[in-house]
Order: sequence, then structure tokens, then C-alpha cells
Amino acid sequence: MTFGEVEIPFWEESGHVCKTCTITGSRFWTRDQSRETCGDSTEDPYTFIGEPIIDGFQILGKELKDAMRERFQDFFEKKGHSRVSPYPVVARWRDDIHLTIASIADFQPHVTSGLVPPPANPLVISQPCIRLTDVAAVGRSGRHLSTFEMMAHHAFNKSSEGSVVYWIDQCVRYCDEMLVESFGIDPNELTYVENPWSGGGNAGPALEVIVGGLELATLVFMNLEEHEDGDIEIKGLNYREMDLQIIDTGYGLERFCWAAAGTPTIYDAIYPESVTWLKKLASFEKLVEGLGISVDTGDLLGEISRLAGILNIDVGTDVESLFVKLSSRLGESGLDVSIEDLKLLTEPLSSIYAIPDHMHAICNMLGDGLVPSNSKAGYLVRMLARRVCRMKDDLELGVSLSELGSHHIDAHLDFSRFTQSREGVLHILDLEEKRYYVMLRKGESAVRTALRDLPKDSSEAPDEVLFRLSEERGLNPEMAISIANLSGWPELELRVGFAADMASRNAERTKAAAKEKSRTDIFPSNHFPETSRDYYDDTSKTSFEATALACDQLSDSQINLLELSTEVKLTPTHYVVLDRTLFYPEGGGQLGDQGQIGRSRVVDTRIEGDVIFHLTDSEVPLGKVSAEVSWERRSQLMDHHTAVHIVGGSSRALLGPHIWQAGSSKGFRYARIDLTHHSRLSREELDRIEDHANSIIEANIPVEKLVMHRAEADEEFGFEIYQGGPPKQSEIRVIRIGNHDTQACGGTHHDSTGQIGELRIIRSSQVQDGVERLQIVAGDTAREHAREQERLLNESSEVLGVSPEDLPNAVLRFFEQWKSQQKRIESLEAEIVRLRTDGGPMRA
RNA sequence: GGGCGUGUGGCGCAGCUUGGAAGCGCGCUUCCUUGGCAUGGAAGAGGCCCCGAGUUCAAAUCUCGGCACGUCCA
Repeated sequence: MTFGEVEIPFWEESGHVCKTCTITGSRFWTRDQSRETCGDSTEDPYTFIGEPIIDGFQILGKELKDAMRERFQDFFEKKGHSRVSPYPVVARWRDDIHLTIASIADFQPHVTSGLVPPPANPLVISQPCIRLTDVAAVGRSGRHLSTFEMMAHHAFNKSSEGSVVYWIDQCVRYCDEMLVESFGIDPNELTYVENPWSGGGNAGPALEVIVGGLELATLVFMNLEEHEDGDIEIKGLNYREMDLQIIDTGYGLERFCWAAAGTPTIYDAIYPESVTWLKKLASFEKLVEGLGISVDTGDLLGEISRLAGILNIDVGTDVESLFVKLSSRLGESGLDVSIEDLKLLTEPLSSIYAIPDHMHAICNMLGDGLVPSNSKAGYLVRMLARRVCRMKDDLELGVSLSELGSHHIDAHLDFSRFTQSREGVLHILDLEEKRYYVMLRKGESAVRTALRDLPKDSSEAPDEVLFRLSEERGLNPEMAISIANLSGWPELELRVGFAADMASRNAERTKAAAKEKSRTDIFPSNHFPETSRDYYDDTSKTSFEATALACDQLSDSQINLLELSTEVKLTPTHYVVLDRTLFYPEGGGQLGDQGQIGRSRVVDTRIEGDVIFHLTDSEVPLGKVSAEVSWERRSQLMDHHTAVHIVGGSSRALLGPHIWQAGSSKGFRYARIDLTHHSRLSREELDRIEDHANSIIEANIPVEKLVMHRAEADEEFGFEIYQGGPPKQSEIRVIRIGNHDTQACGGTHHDSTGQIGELRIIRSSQVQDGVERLQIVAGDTAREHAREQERLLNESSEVLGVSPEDLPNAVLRFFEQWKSQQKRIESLEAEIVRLRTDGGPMRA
């Protein structure tokens, strides 16, 4: 048996026959003896439009989705699956993807790798997902969505330990029974197509489940993982058998809804209220009447969807050529529509369909507390918001982005399960819309300047100009052209093939950027046993005895790779490995400890794998050593680390649930925390956060340090505790400051907040759009900082000979005087020049 | 995380490639035209050319660093 083939007794029992598709050549199974095609080929158009293949759902929209989801989950619950609540759409428990793209993403990589047990086994879930790869096709194809719910049943088997829940045969039986019995699908219409699956580091055989030309589900039997020594090669990568065998299924909730509604497009089935509302706002009926198309628009739309399912619409495809294809195919079906009319009809319509889809994704992302930004996940929500802004303006809807949001939330969303409030979402939408219009306004002059040398009657602009406007000013080529048309270049048009060229240009850059990306190990960590980390037992203990297992000289390249902090004053010469240590290694944003091992100074501490490396300024003899951690530094690091947690909690309490830690750093001289927030922070806001944080310190709240299993922590505290980054172990440490703040954190902390003394937020700066960096000093450093400020004030006022209170006024006065004197000098100089050239005494 | 770009009177921007006396539009002040307003005309005020170093006889302009902001890609 080659990779991807599946042996299933159920086929014979249920009267399925195995065939090979005459079009695609795929193997498939069907109950229909006369069937020639697999159902997923260019010869299999949709059959359910106007004739639903799932009976008994006389409803649409949210109601339909709720009923469909319930029917699905109920079936699997009765088959022994436990319901699991959906995860957020912003995948903050992962560092490789920004958004939840599939139900299995909830369990990667910790569960699929076997590190952490699943929350239930087997389980059933309906997971909201967002995929932006086909965003250009949304609204146009009739079936593409940027956001959808993936209904799924998962089972995690460990056959090596004799723990098997169920595998391929049983999975197919469940699927078939549910579709036929529970959803009343005609068994003769069902086909199962063999289509091995690989991606995201895993692979396995898989079946696509197709009804009426529509792929309703994919059943993946994940049993391979990527490994350089693996003996199975798939698409150029090596794979080996996994410890776990995972049932990974995905049933498209919205597609079930579409199949049950039989509407012309999937959007009509799930967003009917929005589509109707938007059509009215855009006066769509009037536009249709104005065209005078002879055929019925309902029929036409259904036909377009049917064809769009067959014609591939890819990102970067030129819309022009698609219209040509579409028009000729429509002609074959007896619908005679000119390309021009087709455009006039489908362009506004595709926006009307795309808007509710995009709003659904936007509201879900913002609901999860995401803040729009110019990079990372925040950029994705901004991109969607800007697409909506553009579409709503093209349609001349006359409503704001937040009004669209408000309508969408009322019609389609239950906001009780989100962390962000409805008001919070609408506020952010207002801010985003304002930013969009600022960009457009600035873009107008940018277009004029960029095209200045171009003759006014040109029909084409240089590619380079359009690329630059897009990348630097955020004006996509269509927008740039339409601005140019209004600014004095009426003939300018977008060159055919430009969109495709731009897409491939981006693809090349991405490829080039992806080249350098591999984290190299600095130390030979696999040569040593795990170092016992004694610093957790008692964070105030500083001296200890241990055995030095190794001491080696550091090479220049190792020192380079270490990227030593500016707080490391001496360049280390050796690394030392002990059997046990009290030295805390750099991690979680906390810098490494310093101190003494024997006669050598420890200048920094690092960890690699499970081994802790002490960086010293001289060689340490092997064998018994006594060591001492610098308490002055350690206690200051603890002041800063606990203070950072407190400030994070205070910011969230005062500014809202969208506040998320985007990074942090705790050193000896200062600490900083990066927070996601949609606006710049004023000094008043910083003062309020500072006061709130200091009240937590004054209340002297105990700092609990818990050690618990990952799954247990998820359950009890939620994903909010992973602000410092995704956890890498199955057992994690949790730092809990009363009800103020709870974080998974490996750092060293005080036992109660009062030990910090006081903290101050010195300043805030912006790291990137939507991320504010707060600089914090706490404990002794806070006092030193105050002294330093006073010294600066005193020195400055002494120079001017005034008291510090009068400094601002004095500086203002001096500056004004300086300005007026500069001006006087200038005019006097001009006077001298005039006198010299105007026949003054200089002329001899 | 990576790339690109921007910072110039109150506001919107040009000038930077190729270093040589800081400009344009709107707004503002005063005067003229008018019965008054709109308008038109004339005169004028208002600039640490983001900050700091460097190169140079000379920097808004070139180089480096910082700050602030924008944008695209992942």
C-alpha cells in the first residue's frame, strides 16, 4: 500500500464501489454504480442550487447556523464525544500562525506532539476559523469565505500503548451515518475521494466528502510527522510514523447551511439580513433595472456560482479574463449577457457579499481583543477593515464602518463569549475608518507628485510608480488610478496583468526573506545532564554548593551569537555547567543572574535545552565549588519582574480587555513592557496606571507561585495567562497576584507585592502601531531615577541662575529671545549686503 | 519579524536626484475696491527645514544615530 491509500471494510458492507474519476484520475468510492466522475471535477457543477440536498431547515442566517451546529454536535455527543468550547480566532497560544485556521490548530503543537493530553477524547467542536489566503475571491466566487466555522470530531490514539479510541473505518462510518441519517442526504449522491494530505509538519491519508459537487468535509488520518530521518517521502519532505494517530476532520458549517438553503450563493444562506440591507442601501434593484438584462437575476446568480465553483479564482488572477470566461460559459447555458453588463452587475454585488463576510471576521478578531496595527495579526484586521471601507465607498452606502459593525453584531453575533465589549469594537472601528480616510487624503497629493512628469493624456503609468504608491502609501493600484483620473490624468488605466505581476513580485520577496531563518544552538547542550533548577525553591537563597561538570573556553563566534546585554560589563571567557544551580538564566524577558563561582565572576547566565550555562570571566576548576548569586542584582530583577506583572494587570483593568502583553524585558537598570493598545497613551493615563499599580503594591497582596499541568491551567485561567508567549512544557509555573493578574511565567518573583516598595512609569513610546512600550523603574531604581531627575533639574536651573520652579518660564523666555535675535542678525546681514551693493561707501 | 517611505510657516504640500540667500496653495493681519456681503486687488506677519553627531569653505539637501509617524509583506 502506497502513501495515502486507505483500507476500509465499511465500503463493502455498505455497498460502495471503488472507481477512478474519468476527469481527475482520483480514486473514489460511491454507492452509485453508474457514476463516472468523483464529484469534485470540472464536469461536476453544483446540483443543490434551488434544490437543497439537506432537508428540513426552512431557515437562514444565524438561526440556520445555530441549528446546523447543534444537529452536528448532538450526533457526535450521542456517539460518546465530549463537547469542547471553541477557541479564540486569534491563535495566541501559537507562535507560528496568527489566526486559527482549522479546528486542529487548537491542539497544535502541544497535544498533537503528545506533550499535553487533549481536553477530551474523543471530542466534538465547532471552531470559528479565519483564512485570508483567498480573500480576493470572497464575494466573487459565490462560495469563498474569509471566515467560517469548522465543525469537527477529533480522536487521539496512541496505539503503541494500546489506547485506541477509533481509527479510519469507524470515522467513515460516523461520517456516513450522520450525513445520511441525521441530515437526510441521498446516499447515492455521496462520494468519498481519496486525497492524501500533508501540511504544517504532519501528513496522512485523507478522504474528501462530496455531495452535489460541493465538498462538505475532509477526513484526515494524521499518522506521520516531518522528520529529517523519516523513511517516507512526500512532496520532497521526509516523514516518519507518529506516536499519536489523530482523527482530524473538518466539516464546513456554512457549506452545510448552503446545501440546506439551496440559495444562489453561500452568502445568501448565512448573511441574508446583511445582504438585503446592503442591497437596499446601495439601491441595487435600481441598478439592475437600469441595465435592462433580459434574464432573471436570481437564475443568473445561481449560474454564476455554479460556474465559479468550477472556474478557479486565484489571488492575482486578472478579473478581466475571468469575465470573458464567465460570459462565454453563461452563453453556453443559454444566458446571454454582455461582458460589460456582467461587470456592472457583479462588481457591486461581490462587494455586497464580501462586506458581511469581512465584518464577521473583523468582529471576531476585535472581539478576541485584537488591536489593529501595521504588523502581525493586527495588520490582518486592518487590511480587512480597509477592504470594507473601500467597498462601502464604491457602493456609496452612506454608512460608517462602525454602523456596519453594529448591524453585523446585532444580526449575527452573540457578544457574551468575547473578551472585548461591543462598544470597544465599535470604537476601534471608528478609529480605523478615520485612519483610512487620512491615508486616502494623503494619497491624493502623493499620486499627484508621483505622476508629475507624466503627460496628462497618458493611458499607462510606469509599473514602478504604482508599486511604490502601493507599498509606501497603502494605495492599491486601482485606488491610485482612480485618484489619478480625478486629478488630471483622465485617460490613465490599469495595465492588463498588473495585479498578477504585483502578486508575483510579493511572492519573490517573501521567498527571499524566508531564506535566513534557523535558530542555531550556541552550546553543546546535549552533552550534559539536565541542570537542577533550585532557584524556584526559595527565591531569596543566594549561596550554594555544587559540582562543576564542565568548563570550556568560549569561542569568538559563540560570544557573537550570545548578543550580550549592555548590563554585562565584562566579556565572558568561559562557560560553566553545574549539576545544580541558584543562578536564574535569561528567559521570559528577565535577564540572567550574576555573581561568583569559586574565584570566578559570573557575568551572565543562559539556558539551552535543559542545561544552564554560567558565563564566567575565568576558568573554574571541575569538582566541588561554592557559589554565590548577587543578591543586589537578583532582588532588583525581582522588583522589576513583579512590577511588570502588576503594571500589565493595572493597564488591563483601566484601559480594557484588548490590553495584551506583546513583549517585555526586565534588567537591573530598568524594565519595560509592551502593551497592545489602539491609541497613544497620555501622561495622565500613565499616571492613572502608575497610581493603580502602586495601590496594588501598598495593599501588599501575596504573590502565589503555582505549578500545574498545562491543560489544567487552560481550564482554570484561560489563554489570558499566556501573555508572555506560548508555553513549551506540559507542566507550567503560574504567578498569581490575587485577583489582579495571573500569568504563566518562569521568572523569579517576590512573595508579596509590598516587597517592591514603589514603582514609576517613566515614559511610553511606540514600538509599532498599536503597541505601546512602558518604561518602568521599581524598588531602589525608582528612587535612583527620582534623584537623577532632580539632579538634571538642578544643574539646568543653575546654568540659567533660576530656581527649578522657574525653569520652564526661563527657558521659554531665553528661547524667544534667541529667536528674535536670530531674526535681527539676519535682517542686519541683509542690510550690510544692500549697503555694499547699493553704492555705499564700500564702492570705491 | 523583514522591506520601503515621510517629518519644511496655523493647515495641506513642493524643493532633496546634482549641496550655494527657504517656496507654493489655503488660512491669518492691514489697506484698497463695495452701501454691506461675496469677490477682486495690494502690502505684510508667521520657519531651530524633527533632534543630535559627521563630511564640507558651505547642509533643508549627503552619511550615521535617535525620536515621531505612515505603509506593504510574512
